[in-house]
Amino acid sequence: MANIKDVARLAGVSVATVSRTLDGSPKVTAATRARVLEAVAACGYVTNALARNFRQRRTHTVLVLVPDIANPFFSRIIRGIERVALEHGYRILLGDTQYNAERERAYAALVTQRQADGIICLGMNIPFATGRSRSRLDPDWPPFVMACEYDGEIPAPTVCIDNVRAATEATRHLLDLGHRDIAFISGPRASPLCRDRLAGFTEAMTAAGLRVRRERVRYGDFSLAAGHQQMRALLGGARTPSAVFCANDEMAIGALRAARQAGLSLPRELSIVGFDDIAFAEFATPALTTIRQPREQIGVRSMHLMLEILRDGQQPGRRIVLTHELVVRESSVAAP
Amino acid sequence: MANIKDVARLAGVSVATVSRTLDGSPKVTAATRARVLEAVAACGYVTNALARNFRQRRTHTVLVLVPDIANPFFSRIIRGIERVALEHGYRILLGDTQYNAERERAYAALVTQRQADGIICLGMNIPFATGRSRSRLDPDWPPFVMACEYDGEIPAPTVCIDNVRAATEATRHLLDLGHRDIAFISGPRASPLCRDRLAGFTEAMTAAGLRVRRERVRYGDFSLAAGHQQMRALLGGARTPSAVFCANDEMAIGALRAARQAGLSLPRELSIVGFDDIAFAEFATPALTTIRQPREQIGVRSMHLMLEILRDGQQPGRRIVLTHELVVRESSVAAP
DNA sequence: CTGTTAGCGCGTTCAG
DNA sequence: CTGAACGCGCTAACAG
Repeated sequence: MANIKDVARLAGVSVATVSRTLDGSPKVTAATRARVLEAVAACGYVTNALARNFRQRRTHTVLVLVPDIANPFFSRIIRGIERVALEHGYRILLGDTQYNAERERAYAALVTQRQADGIICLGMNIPFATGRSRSRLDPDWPPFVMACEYDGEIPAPTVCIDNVRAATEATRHLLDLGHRDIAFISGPRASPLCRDRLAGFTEAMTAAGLRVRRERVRYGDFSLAAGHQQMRALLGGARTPSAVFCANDEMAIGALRAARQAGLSLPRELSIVGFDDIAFAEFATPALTTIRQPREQIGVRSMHLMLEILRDGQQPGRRIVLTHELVVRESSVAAP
Repeated sequence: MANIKDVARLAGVSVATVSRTLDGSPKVTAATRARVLEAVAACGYVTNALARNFRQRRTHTVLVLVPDIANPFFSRIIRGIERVALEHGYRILLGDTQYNAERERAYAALVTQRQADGIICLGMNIPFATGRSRSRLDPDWPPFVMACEYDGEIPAPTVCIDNVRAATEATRHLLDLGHRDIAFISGPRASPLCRDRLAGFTEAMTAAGLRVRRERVRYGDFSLAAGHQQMRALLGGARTPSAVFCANDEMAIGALRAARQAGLSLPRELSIVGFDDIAFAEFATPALTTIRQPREQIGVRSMHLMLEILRDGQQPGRRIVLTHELVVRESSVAAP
């Protein structure tokens, strides 16, 4: 494998000139540039990025922490991040944390080991926020951006939607259809995002003069199986709700199936609303009414924020709120 | 940020001793080892992996090329790869190629730039197999392993299932249920894996004394939308098939929806069989009959193969064939 | 505009 | 068992 010295020798110039040429420096004569490029082509030279990164103390790599790579909700966000990254000469390293704080920390170590320049976190934990370093913006933290989720205590740069408002709208949609007994299947209790959605749900119910009964709020882990399980629990009670609002589409699809298995005719006997608008939502039976998040944009804006931090060397405590949209399909109809 | 020199000074030893201690070398006195570790803790030293990789000319990173990160089929495979990688001190870099050869090449460049030690390719193109270097195992190629897909011309290490046999079984299942007019919705024409599935389909049909009519074979791109579209085309003809076999579950779910939209009663009027057994298959309505691939195992074996190549420095032309399984659910029933 | 020189932080000789 | 010295391939600073 040819190195920069070989090219220099072959082109009859110094290694510095080769480096400058490859860097696109304007102060290299067209003639010498041509000679260098010829030599590069002749020996098939490729810059050793490892050496360059070592020298520059930058990896041009951003670590993206994903709670669950199998959840299609995240894939479009990742694509948005990746697109912007590639456009700016960056790469992304994907870490599947499986909602596990330990794994999150293990991945975050890559930054302290200088294997990545910063972290974009799609999950709910901030990997290096432990003990006393919570509740303030620690200058020792590496560049990082939260996407979708956020931490109430820590003023970290964040890109998300207004979850309270979105949940309120979804709930109001069901109320407008005449539903009164509405259940909510939430994600993990610890998730701030889920608390917001629950808050929005409660707010809309209260505004309609209804109170949220304790057994109408259930918690899952965002999986198909969880939605199925929680729906079964709801159907096991004395009275069954006429509508269910789920904190994500996968749980909604799981709930859909449980309801059908229980013999309910959908959507007539039970309305369901999801959240996220993943591709499968449109292809469910009945097609799922849901809240669409601008997933690609969440990724794009997150990466732009990261680039900004990497450039300026400081974390703006900024929070970008993007707009969502209620997509009404077949799964929500007038109350029986 | 403390470096190895700081630790050496603090512990009153040389940098070599620090390096050896951290490496777990047996020839370091317990006493000095303790002093070193104390110093490491005192100044919060973390090895600069960038420098180490540069020095050792290895990145401990494997690039995984995924045709479509949004396709849930791949996520479990990735998880298998990742698990083995982490267990052996490796990391994976995920590249979403979007079935695009150009992007594939761009990612593959990371290896020539020494940013990754090898490539595991879940797609159908071999990124550095172009022109004359096809059809033989080029020694200049970096370590690489094909998973799921494979290239007939090139004897590359591969982990996959027997697609011909799996497709034969799926088709025979439908034949056994009394179906005679069966359609096949394939993936891209260029995909060897899809050709095998088509071959298996044809083989089973022929063995049953039926011939496959041209208009009964349709091509999609593995997406929900493609399955929907191809199913609509099938329903547009004079006669409609009584069963459809799809090359993956997403297209099967798309087909399911198209059939229902056309007013068919499922599964009574149309049986559907998918391929892969992604999580959504079980939650479709009706629940999808499909071929289960050992996805996690495909990942695990691929990474083991990669580790072997990395260790021995040579590509075994090996091909590992794992076993699949027909999972019968609700979507396939006796022909009307 | 180009060449020379000096490291980046680490692992690895080779002496002692 | 430990230390001193060197070099990996590259870029940045400074001369010329």
